[in-house]
Amino acid sequence: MAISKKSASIQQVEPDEKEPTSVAGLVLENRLGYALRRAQLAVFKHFNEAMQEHEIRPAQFSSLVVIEGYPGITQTNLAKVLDIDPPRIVSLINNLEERGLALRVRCKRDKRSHGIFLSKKGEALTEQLKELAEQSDIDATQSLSEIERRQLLSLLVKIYAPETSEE
Amino acid sequence: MAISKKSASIQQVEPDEKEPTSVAGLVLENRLGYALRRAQLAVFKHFNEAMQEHEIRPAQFSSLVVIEGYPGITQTNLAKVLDIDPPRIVSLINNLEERGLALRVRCKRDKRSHGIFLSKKGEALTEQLKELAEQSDIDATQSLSEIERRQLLSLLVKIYAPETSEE
DNA sequence: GAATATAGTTATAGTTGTTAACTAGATGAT
DNA sequence: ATCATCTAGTTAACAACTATAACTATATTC
Repeated sequence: MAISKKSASIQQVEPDEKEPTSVAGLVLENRLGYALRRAQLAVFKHFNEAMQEHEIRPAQFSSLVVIEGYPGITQTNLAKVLDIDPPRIVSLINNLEERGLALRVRCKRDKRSHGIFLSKKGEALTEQLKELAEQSDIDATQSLSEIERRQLLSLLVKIYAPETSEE
Repeated sequence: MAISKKSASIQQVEPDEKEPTSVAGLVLENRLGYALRRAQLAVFKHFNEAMQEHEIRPAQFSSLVVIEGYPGITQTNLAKVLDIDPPRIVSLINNLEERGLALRVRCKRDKRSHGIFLSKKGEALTEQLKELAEQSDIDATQSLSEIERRQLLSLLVKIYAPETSEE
């Protein structure tokens, strides 16, 4: 195999003395996709730690919040709102139902579909989780001011839901 | 199970007439973690489409860029820079090596470690991919101005690498 | 040279995301 | 009506990613 001129004919080599430990200075640092991924992982790490004692995963949290906001929402609509595939919803709701946080109610008009509701327990937990989530966001973004945090949020919404951010 | 007063004693129910299709108006819209995830998925979708013909996945792209920037970097250091676990590096480099894009060179001073280099082919491809990636970022963020894009990038770097963004 | 540490690797399992196909019920046409 | 078609939810199979433990070969330290 032809190798780069920078190392041509080298068979054994010294390790890079610089011991790089970050992507600083590389093109990667200017790629939005990469930065989004790294930032998302960092923020989720905090989130998961905060939710650990309640055994709530990110997708479960967002489901709870959407069900709370739209009681009786169908699974199909929940999938649309969260932009995840219908099969994912099934195990998500199964889990919430098994834990007594949510329940399916068969819709009498269209017996194929189910309205999803929170139980009392689910509502109480969701209130608690929303506060934990807000605090987790702040903890994970200590290096940002409150203004920067709002700026960031608004830029992100423009990316994933450009329609709803026009006004 | 006790269910919320909003739906108490309802056994069969009408589907929500509003047919919600977004998280607009919910607390979720104000959660950084959620917004980051949604934005990241949207941007990666574009990225994957752009890279499809080259069969390059996000982690492969970032590996190529780091190796290009630090020729001879060891696998351990590559793992540190990308913040992924060492076992992930193995299959990543195996794949790049099988495709003739990169190669391992045993380090003579420490025969446990390998310096990773790009082949000529790998260098040429990486140049091409960097341009594709830049264009993909722009395509995925059509709703942002160039200034907003730079703002966003700088905010994200502050989150995932707060040290390197001080100046 | 014996104990300890490190680079890379292998194996494994848990989690997630994706797709295809199935069932039950709804809708629409003739 | 009845037949074909569509939709909601589900199941199952599978690919991708992440995390962990354990193994090997070398290096380092005492």
